[in-house]
Amino acid sequence: MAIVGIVEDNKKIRDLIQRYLDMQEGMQCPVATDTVEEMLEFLEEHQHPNVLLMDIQLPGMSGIKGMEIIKSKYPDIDIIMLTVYHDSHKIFDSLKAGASGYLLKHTSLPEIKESIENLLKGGAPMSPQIARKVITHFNDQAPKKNEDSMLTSREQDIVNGLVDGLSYKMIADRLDISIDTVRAHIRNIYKKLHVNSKAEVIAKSLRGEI
Amino acid sequence: MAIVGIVEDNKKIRDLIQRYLDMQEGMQCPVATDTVEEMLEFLEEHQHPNVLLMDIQLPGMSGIKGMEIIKSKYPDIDIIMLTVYHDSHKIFDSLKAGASGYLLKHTSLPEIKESIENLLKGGAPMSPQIARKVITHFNDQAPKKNEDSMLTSREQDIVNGLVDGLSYKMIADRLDISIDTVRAHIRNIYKKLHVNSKAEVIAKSLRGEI
DNA sequence: ATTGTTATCACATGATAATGTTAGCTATCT
DNA sequence: AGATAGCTAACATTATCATGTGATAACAAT
Repeated sequence: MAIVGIVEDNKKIRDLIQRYLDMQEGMQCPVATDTVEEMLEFLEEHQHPNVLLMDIQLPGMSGIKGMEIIKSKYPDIDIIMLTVYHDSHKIFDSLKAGASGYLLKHTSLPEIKESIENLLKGGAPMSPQIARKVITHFNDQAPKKNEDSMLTSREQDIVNGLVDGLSYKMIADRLDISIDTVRAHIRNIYKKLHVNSKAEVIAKSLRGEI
Repeated sequence: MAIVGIVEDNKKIRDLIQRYLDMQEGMQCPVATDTVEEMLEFLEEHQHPNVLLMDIQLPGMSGIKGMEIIKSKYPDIDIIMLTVYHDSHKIFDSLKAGASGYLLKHTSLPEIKESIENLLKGGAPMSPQIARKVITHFNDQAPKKNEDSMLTSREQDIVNGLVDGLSYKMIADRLDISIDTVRAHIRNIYKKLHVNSKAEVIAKSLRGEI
């Protein structure tokens, strides 16, 4: 039996979803509140829902802040954001704060029901638009490496040493070459990357620009 | 009209999907190859498909490597990975290499069709299991900063300078303080972070550990 | 009122790093 | 065969960094 809670300040929407879900088989929706604060009170005193549908824009505490609190107190509750916001910041903040799904508000009632079932089966319900944003986030991590400034594998070894915070001497020992060779490689690396300090190489490397 | 291509080395599966998609309304599937190499030849000489379904494990070039090449030559083609692999590495590598969707091979033919339509409408088809892995990836990005090793805002200014690859002198100029003051701050930063070189501070900072 | 923290500055010294120049050896490409 | 690229190495010089020691002033907390 899926027990679902709702936090949503629009009474009309809230009641509609609650009534719909409550009449579905294998599902009940005993609680629907205006605010995170009210939901927290409910959770203190009653059996926990398995799933919460939560808006972001709420009177009082925001849905994202609220989720952080709820997830820290009741980590077993899965939370689906149900909101009009489709800007990347709100999406990623929600996901980082522990959301298990993210639906846009135009989602139909049957789709909401499916999403909850999907979630309980180990899925992660997302509106297609949201999924695309999430995917794009990864796509954009595309190493925008400068093909013509590519380092050789030996040079990469040196860079790794720098990133590990090693001195020239330590790098030389690690790679079993002379310190002068390390110097030589580093000169070449600086030239290729158009930098002139360890600091810049390390920064570039950790930003994924190498 | 959706034009779909398939790269899949299992002839049975390949033919099945091709025949199924080809008989759908508004969809045609003129090409299905064994390998990335064959698909690349096809793309040179024919009209490009809008969507490619691609396996990962293939004879010759891997699907991930293949996707990188195809995306760099034909960025307009959307690629859906269709594979048995559900390990995080393969998933994230695929997404970073430019995949627009990721389906597991047990996906039914009608679901594959829906996924293609979903994709063309701006969505990002993913099997629920995959979606969950992707979401979990964000959930895990919980900031793990060491509260007790917090830097003062002035110290953070100095760190920012280091991350930008500046020398002590340049930081002093930027903040309009003496180079000795910069030294003093850096000593304190090293003490707080238990490090003893610019390199380590930069590394920590860019890893989000400050 | 004393203690602690932060921010500021100075002087000094040995250790590292950055840069220039040169060059031998190997593998690969033309 | 000659050119090119990569890895190796040495020597030299100047610049920057890491660290020790010590000090003054503002401000907050006990």
